[in-house]
Amino acid sequence: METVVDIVGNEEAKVEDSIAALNKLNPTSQRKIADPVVYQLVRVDGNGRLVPATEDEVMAVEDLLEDDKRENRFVSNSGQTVECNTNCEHDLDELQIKASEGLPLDNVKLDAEMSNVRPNPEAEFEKVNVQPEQSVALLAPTVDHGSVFQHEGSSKSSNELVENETSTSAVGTSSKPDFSMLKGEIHLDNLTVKELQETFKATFGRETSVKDKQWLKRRILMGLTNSCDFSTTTLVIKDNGVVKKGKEDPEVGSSSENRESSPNFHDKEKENHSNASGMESQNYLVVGNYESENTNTEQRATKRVRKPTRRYIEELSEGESRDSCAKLISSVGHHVYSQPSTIMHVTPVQKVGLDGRWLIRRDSLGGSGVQVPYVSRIRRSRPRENFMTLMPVTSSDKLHTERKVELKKEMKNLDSFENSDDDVVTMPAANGRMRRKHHRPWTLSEVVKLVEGVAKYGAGRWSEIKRLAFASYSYRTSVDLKDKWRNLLRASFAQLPAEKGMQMQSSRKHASIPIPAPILLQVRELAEMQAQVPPSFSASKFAGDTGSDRNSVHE
DNA sequence: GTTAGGG
DNA sequence: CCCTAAC
Repeated sequence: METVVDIVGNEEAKVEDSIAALNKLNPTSQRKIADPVVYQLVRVDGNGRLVPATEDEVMAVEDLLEDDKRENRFVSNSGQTVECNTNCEHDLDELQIKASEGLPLDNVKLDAEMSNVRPNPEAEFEKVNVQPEQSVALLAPTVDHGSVFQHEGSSKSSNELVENETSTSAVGTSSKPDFSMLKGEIHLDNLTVKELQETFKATFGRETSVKDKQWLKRRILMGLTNSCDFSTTTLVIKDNGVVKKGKEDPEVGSSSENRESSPNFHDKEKENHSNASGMESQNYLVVGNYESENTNTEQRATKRVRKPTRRYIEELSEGESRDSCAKLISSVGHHVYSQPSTIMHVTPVQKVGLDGRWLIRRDSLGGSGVQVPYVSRIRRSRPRENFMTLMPVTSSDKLHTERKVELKKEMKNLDSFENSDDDVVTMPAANGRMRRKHHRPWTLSEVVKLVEGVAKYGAGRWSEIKRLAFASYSYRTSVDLKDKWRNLLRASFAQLPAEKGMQMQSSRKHASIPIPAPILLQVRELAEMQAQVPPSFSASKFAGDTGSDRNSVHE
């Protein structure tokens, strides 16, 4: 029986302390939980920060726990057969099912743990801020909503459930759902706290002492509709079924009030939730494409998943669990980079007239989805570093814009840098050893050339590429090219699906221009940037470079 | 002289 | 980027 506290940010130390402390208190409570996750009731403020729960909130939770205790007592006494109720493990089962249905693993795991935890007579916190759907299962395990609100042709088991309920109705006077009192229309907004509590009881079959109207309404709504659509607080109960009433009723107090607090609470849940589990971000990745820019769609906050915050992204990148992170990224990568063939086609074509546009014009390459870019903080602290490798591939979102700005700066710098050289950066020869002789950031044009070169001559023909494509870049040796290419590959999470592996290994490595799409995407990004950079850059550079290969070669 | 890879 | 081993 561990006390369930909660993770606040990544204060792992604290967490560990907590665990240690708990173990001291309950030496026998080690349990089978491999890596105990500890919770503390928190909420997320507008800035996405975690804030310790207020007393009230804690109270609400404790109340809830009391309910659970009561419930458990009842259960054990009555031998109630309602699923999930007689035995906590049923909860586990249910959760496992959920897991197999694709719910974020972490969450499931957490929930599973929670359901494993027996209510502690002593003060105990439980995590309330879970996703609504799961909250229902967690906080009101008494009811199998799907079964209780069965419609006509329900499954056998459902019927059994109901039968059980009726048969045991004599036992529990008040501890089971009683929908008889939920007939007709219910205007949650019009109900008093007490009435809400009644409704709650009718819904979940247990009493609650929570007095928070919002909370009650939410729980009830979730419980009855089995969804987290709070857009309406008016329900119609018909034949054991719940029908949500038209949302649009602009009843002053109701919808507006709902609106106001709804996003709050809900977002809190969401954010906290996602903070707690990295896996959640996968939802973001898939769902949260740039369409979310639409203010309209944002209204349906319940269905739209918010784009992860920058901070979240960073934390994720930095992530403790490199594994899941990597997986996540790469899997996304595959998704996004999934048009290599298209890209490849175009690449090798522009033989001479490389003006950088062939990269720019490509819409198809454009934002095909939002990804959580891998932004390393470490990297960020070194803005001058070759940013190519840092280029997260992303589409139009704030991040994108921000990066654009950054890149623009880069471009300018590089521009002047490149133009003003000849004498390289002969790094301050410092004392004895000069740390990086010529440290030359790769410019867009160079990268483009490289990519092109590889496209034309094949990876590995570095000297050739050097000679033909980098004739005017005396400072780039064939080795440099090779290194750069390698870096590009790495930076692009080179492990493209099977495709690449196949090509690289089976077929001729040099002939088939195996340019990893990610690289092209990166280049494209740069090209986009470049397109918005003062013409001095693009024009001069591209015009000058491409024309002829064997230009002046000052070697 | 080139390439491939490790540092 | 640098250095080297291995072509």
